[in-house]
Amino acid sequence: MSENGGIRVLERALAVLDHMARINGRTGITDIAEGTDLPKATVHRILQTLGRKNVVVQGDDGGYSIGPAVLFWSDSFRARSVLPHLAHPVIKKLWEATKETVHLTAYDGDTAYYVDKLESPHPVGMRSRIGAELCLHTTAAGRSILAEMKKEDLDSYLNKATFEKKTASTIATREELEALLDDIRLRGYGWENQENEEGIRCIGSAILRGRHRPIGAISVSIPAYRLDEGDVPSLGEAVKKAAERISQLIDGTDQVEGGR
Amino acid sequence: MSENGGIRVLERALAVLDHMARINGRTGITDIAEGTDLPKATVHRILQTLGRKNVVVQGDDGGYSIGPAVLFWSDSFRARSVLPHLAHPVIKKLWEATKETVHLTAYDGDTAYYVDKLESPHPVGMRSRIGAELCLHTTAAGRSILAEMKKEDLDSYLNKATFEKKTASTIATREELEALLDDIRLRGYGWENQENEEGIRCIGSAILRGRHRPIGAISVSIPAYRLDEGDVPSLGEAVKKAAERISQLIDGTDQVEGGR
DNA sequence: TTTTTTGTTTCACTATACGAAAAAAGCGAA
DNA sequence: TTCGCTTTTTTCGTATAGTGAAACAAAAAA
Repeated sequence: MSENGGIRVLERALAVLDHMARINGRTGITDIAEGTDLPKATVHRILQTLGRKNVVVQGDDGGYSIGPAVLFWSDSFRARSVLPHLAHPVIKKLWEATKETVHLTAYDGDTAYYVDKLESPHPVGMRSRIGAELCLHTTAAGRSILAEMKKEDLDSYLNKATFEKKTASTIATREELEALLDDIRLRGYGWENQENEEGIRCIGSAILRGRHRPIGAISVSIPAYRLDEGDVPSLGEAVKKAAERISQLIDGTDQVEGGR
Repeated sequence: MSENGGIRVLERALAVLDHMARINGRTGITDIAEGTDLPKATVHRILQTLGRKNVVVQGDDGGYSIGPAVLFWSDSFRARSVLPHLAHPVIKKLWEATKETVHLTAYDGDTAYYVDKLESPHPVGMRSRIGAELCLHTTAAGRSILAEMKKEDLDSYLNKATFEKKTASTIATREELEALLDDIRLRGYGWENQENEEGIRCIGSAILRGRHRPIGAISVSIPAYRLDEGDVPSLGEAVKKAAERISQLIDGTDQVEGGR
């Protein structure tokens, strides 16, 4: 057992996989070793083991990348995720209406991550990854989730959160955030003003499974140059309405898991 | 190192994940321990470690299931897979034309696995899982891939293959299979006649990246009661044409990886 | 061709992963 | 609510499995 109480070599293997997924392409043992701070021989051994089960594959050029075995696992995860299925038609409509990148975020009471997206046909848009975790207090989707949480859950989150500058616009204190969350509660949608990525603004609204039970969010991301300040309220309303629609669909099933 | 030369605990963790993905739902430590033949304490320890990274999650009822972290890995794998993107419009057309379940199979020179599917709107259809491996010599898609391989690759595969009855209709000898592959080469598509699943027939045709370079296959699965024997040739032609179309798209990119 | 870099193998060492057994928790029936 | 059974979690002594420095091999760059 490692210091944190987990199986050390397993944690190391997971770190290797995460690094490779982040790279999102072919890479070599030396790069992985540097990215994970592990000895090359250890990385090599982990890759050999993962390679036997197609969790990683080695290309003709010797480079390693994530392999097909993970598809089977993710298919299992997806099969249990009702939210993306229910939400997809709504997301599609919002995408058609906005012609911007639309994301669906799931929140399980602990972690929020992107589970679906429809990308803007514009050449310039927000980069994101399905499965990537998002920071609750710096993203529009995350903020809308925070705004809908129970007070004790929000306090618990805020007590753990670290506030640091990511761009010139990042909100940096707990007080600023709490004021913002009050505002979000009034409007029904949250926003993000170039705080995670220069040039990108987002508007997001939480999907609920009952009062104070956020299970995700829907958001629209737009390059700042394409968003007129005067358009924010109507866009916010559209996002809010989409989230409400999905929340209604969720109510109809009463089977989605999430929240605490 | 284990007997096979891999990291034992890592292999055990992968076995746990595969078992859970196969179960495709919530399950407990005792079930996983039985399904993987590992001691319960070992399973518990593996799950604790995987749980810390959201690779598995524990529900309110204490049951364990695959968690969201695998989405990030599979997003990386998918981003590198050009075939599903290129093939999707073609698959959709075939699906619209047949109204039956259409699968896209990828083949990397070693393993074939489902990477996309569009399911039949009929209530009765073939069950399959994205990411699941398929047996090359017992499936229509697999056979069409075998038929297009280089002779030495086919021999290598056949030397390793085990022939065993899965249903009453399973082809059980190497000779039978080789004769069948000759026929498939003439027609351009392979078929499967209730050999994997009673009541399910499939027709499949290989997608090529050049002569003797199969990189996947497209297939249509139909409950036997819905397939008239006289319809097989026209359906086979449609599947073959779809595969040819995808092969052309692949030629246009010259970037897809696969084959040896 | 030579040098540098990356990937692979070896092997002595020790701490990490182990699993039987005990303890705790959960569940269902009476 | 109590009790018996089942499942999950924890404990802890131990040995073997995972380790990484170093050597070697292969590949890439100069």
